[in-house]
Amino acid sequence: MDVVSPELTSLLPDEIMDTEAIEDIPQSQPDGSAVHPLPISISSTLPSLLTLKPAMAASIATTKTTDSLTGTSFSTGGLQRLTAPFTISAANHQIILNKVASSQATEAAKSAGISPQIIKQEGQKLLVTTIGKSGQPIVLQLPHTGGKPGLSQTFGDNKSQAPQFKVVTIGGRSELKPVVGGAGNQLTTLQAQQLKTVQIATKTPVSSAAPIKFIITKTVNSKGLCPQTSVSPVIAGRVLTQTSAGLPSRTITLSEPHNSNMQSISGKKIAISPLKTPSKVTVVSVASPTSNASHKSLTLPVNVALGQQILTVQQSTSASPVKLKSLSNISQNIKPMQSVTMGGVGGSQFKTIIPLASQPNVQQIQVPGSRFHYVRLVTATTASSSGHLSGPSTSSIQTAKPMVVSTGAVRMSVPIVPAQTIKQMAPKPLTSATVVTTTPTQQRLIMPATPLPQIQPNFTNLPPGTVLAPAPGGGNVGYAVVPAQYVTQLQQTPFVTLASSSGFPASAGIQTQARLPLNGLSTSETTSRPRKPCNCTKSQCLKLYCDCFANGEFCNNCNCNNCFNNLEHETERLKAIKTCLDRNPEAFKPKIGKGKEGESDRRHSKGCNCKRSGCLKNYCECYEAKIMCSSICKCIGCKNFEESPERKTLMHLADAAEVRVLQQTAAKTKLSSQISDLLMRTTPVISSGGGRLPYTFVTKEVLEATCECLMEQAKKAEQAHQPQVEAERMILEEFGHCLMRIISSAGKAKADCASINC
DNA sequence: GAGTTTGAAACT
DNA sequence: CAGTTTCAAACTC
Repeated sequence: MDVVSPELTSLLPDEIMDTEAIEDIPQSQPDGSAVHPLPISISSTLPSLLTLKPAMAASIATTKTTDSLTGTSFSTGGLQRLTAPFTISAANHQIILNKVASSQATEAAKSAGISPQIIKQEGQKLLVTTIGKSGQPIVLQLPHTGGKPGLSQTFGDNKSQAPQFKVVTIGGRSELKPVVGGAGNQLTTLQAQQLKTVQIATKTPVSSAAPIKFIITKTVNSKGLCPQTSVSPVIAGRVLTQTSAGLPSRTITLSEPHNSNMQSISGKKIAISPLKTPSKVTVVSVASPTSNASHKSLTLPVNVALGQQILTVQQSTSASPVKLKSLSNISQNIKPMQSVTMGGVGGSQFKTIIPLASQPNVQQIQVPGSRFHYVRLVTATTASSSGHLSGPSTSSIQTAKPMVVSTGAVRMSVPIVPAQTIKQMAPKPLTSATVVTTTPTQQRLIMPATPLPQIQPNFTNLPPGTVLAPAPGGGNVGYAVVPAQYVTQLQQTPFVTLASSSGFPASAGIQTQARLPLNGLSTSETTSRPRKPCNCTKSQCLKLYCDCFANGEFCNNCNCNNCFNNLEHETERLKAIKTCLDRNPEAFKPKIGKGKEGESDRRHSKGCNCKRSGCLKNYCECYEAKIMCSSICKCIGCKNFEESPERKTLMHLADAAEVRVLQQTAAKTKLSSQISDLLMRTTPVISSGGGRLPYTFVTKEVLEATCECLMEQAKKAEQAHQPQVEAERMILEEFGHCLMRIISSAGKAKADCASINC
């Protein structure tokens, strides 16, 4: 079976994801008759549903398996259970992994003199430990599809070998725990079987509440085929174009090798240091092969439709042999890989790299020659398509299994990590890329464990929004480095498939996507907006006058005119960024140094220059930041110091005002709650009883009766020749009696109703 | 909401 | 580096 059709192959992105982490699973089910879905357990940290759907459409067994998988339930608490054919759909955080078998690719690989590495569907089991949580593994178990003639014939290794398991650990821990109770019987079996582990190191655990993060490992094509693979220096704001096929690949590695043996790789990585503290970084993880000889990395497809977030990546080992060799129809399509190492070298700001795919729906697995399996992210809609396959693996009898990871509308949350966290993390000699997640829901920082001096400087000042443009004519894939927040914006927007056939326009597509919410004025967006909208009119939002720009963010929901602070004007924006950085390399770094928590050593990096405000108005950056002026300030008439009575007064007033606001807010909330509660109580009564409040009893008949009573009283008064005043009194008295009777009747009816309902 | 004040950023 | 201009936010009315 062809893993990837030629057409699809042609569409493959330059970056090829290594699927090796998932591969190497000899067929364990000799009989293979029983095709049943294998459970895939995913740690609770992933709220999203994962559906594993084998891409082998040709296989009946597979199809059955898929069907059987339908309705797979996922437990939110512990391991989530998934079925095997993998389909990780992007939409709604669903990840669809399409597993594809590629005998053809394998043959091609063989012809290329490369030992094919195939992931077998039969008995394949992929163990993925919890992302960020060591104790909660993600177990992916592929269906036992043994007995597939195609595979067996092709590879001839599917005999009775026990299935191999690959454990992918996402987390910073070096120790792997093969896992796992709660996975069911299959897990038990699993333990007895061979395990292959790939570890994706993450620094901090991801909270369970965090949105699904897709960690993609990407091979760094540092060796073999592209020996000259050198990362060209990246200049802030520079647009990097991908090299065309056949040219040395350029790698952007987001991760760092876990294995010590892989340390050499670091030199070939480009580190992107964070610009700003508040910024977030998305991405990256690192898969590090456990074995020295064969490096197996799981690579996520770079070619992802907009809106799909790729969090990462990985690198292959340095010593690995040539990866790309001519694989018949595949090799030609193999494109140089580009990877970026997102490194947090003391940088405070992190960026998110979003792969830009011009063809979001393309599902393909491209397995370039060697030992790596490449996975490509595609939209869920094409999940059924088969991918291609694999490269020779170092391990002996390994069957290459083409994997297609489709991420239809997958959106990944953008982690936001405080700069301090990053700083703390950076020094640590992590074996692989470090992923830091401070807050469960949003913040995650992934950074390389080791600094990459040669490259980092280039990215140190690289502001968010930097776009790595796709190679001309090459893959339509590009990377856009954007502020995490921007990514968040993307997440908040409804997924829109970007039809970007041309290379760079993809960025515009992103922008389009980002702007959708603007017009739509989504509530979530407005509420989540971290800062006030700017009102720039003359600066085009490309100068530091603009808060958005100064904070490395794109304008969104702003009131600015002629705004260029968006991806549609990426060129201008990058140019402006560069200009700012030329003027002041620290331009995009936070002005307020942040001391440790609880400490008061926060101070303005440059100090203020206030002359007339006494540094007690928000004109003063120090005061605005709620910090006191320091010795570096050049202000005149400063009153913003500790003992300043004016300051204390202001602070008290401010506190009082704040308290008032809080009280008012609380009062409103309480009132609102009470109203809601009242409505909740009354509504059922009305709905159930047709209205049992007293006023509901004032029906036409009641009114007529009441009026008759009143008229009767009037007549009595008239007959008794009572004065008008007395007549009015009698009538009013009678009216009061009528009301009392009505109310009494209503009360009885209500009580009766209540008793009945009970 | 319009106009004024202010100080950072940009420019010379 | 200092002085001036530009700019957008903060502020006032």
